[in-house]
Amino acid sequence: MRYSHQRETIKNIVYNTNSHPTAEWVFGKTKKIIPNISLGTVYRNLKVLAETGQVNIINDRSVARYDWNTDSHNHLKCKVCDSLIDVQLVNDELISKVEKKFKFDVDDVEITIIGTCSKHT
Amino acid sequence: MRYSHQRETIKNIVYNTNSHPTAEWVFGKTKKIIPNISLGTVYRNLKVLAETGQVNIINDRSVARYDWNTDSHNHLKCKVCDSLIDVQLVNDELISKVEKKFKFDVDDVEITIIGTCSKHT
DNA sequence: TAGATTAATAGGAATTATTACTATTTATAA
DNA sequence: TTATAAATAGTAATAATTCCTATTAATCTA
Repeated sequence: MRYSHQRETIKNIVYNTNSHPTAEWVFGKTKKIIPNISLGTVYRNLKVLAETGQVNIINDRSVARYDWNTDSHNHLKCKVCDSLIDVQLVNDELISKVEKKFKFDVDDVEITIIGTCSKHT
Repeated sequence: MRYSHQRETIKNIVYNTNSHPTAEWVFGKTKKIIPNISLGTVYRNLKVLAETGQVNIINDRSVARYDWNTDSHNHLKCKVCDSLIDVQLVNDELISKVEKKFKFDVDDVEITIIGTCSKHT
């Protein structure tokens, strides 16, 4: 894969936020640096960054959100402010339980806990 | 809410499969009984059935899938045959842990375990 | 250092899943 | 039995994403 200014910029933008942004949000931020960037370029590069393990994709209902944190982790989703909060829950015991009980070969565990975050109580 | 033949048919179709069907699949099945049913009717009714607690919505990447099983449960998703398998994992301890540790008021826990089911090993 | 090569881009069209709109139909209450 | 309004069919609109293609630009080679 050869260098591209666009990809580098997109990666930096994702790496400098904890907001788990959508492609549209990344597109808006990137446009301030590269005004004529196209949305397709943002999508394509987010995809290759994901494929090369440089960013994580989070499927949030009908939209994809992107995360610089590629370690296995989980999310708390606040239904009031729509924010995603990174958390680390015990997955290992869950994985071994599922592998044994259901003879299911686990690749990945996606846990999203929906509720109200501490800002709104 | 008043009776409708369409809604009743759609509900029966969802209640008679374990395949966690999409709206499109339900539409195809319903058309065999009510040939001129429209896709919008299927979507609208699946939505009201969900709102009235008669079916469950599962967000599977970019598509919604529907489940007659409205009890809180989780899914194993096989990446080979794309099937969803219902499982019951221990959520209660997870919920109380999250509520305490992150001061997060939990409404719902969505767990999807991605991997390969026993059919393919 | 200047082409030659081809990966990556911009811009727009196409696709997919879903919702919105509206004239018509139909369940049901009086 | 008719009046009412909820539900439908059919279609247009929307949102998120991918695809297409002529052009641009990164990098390799002479």
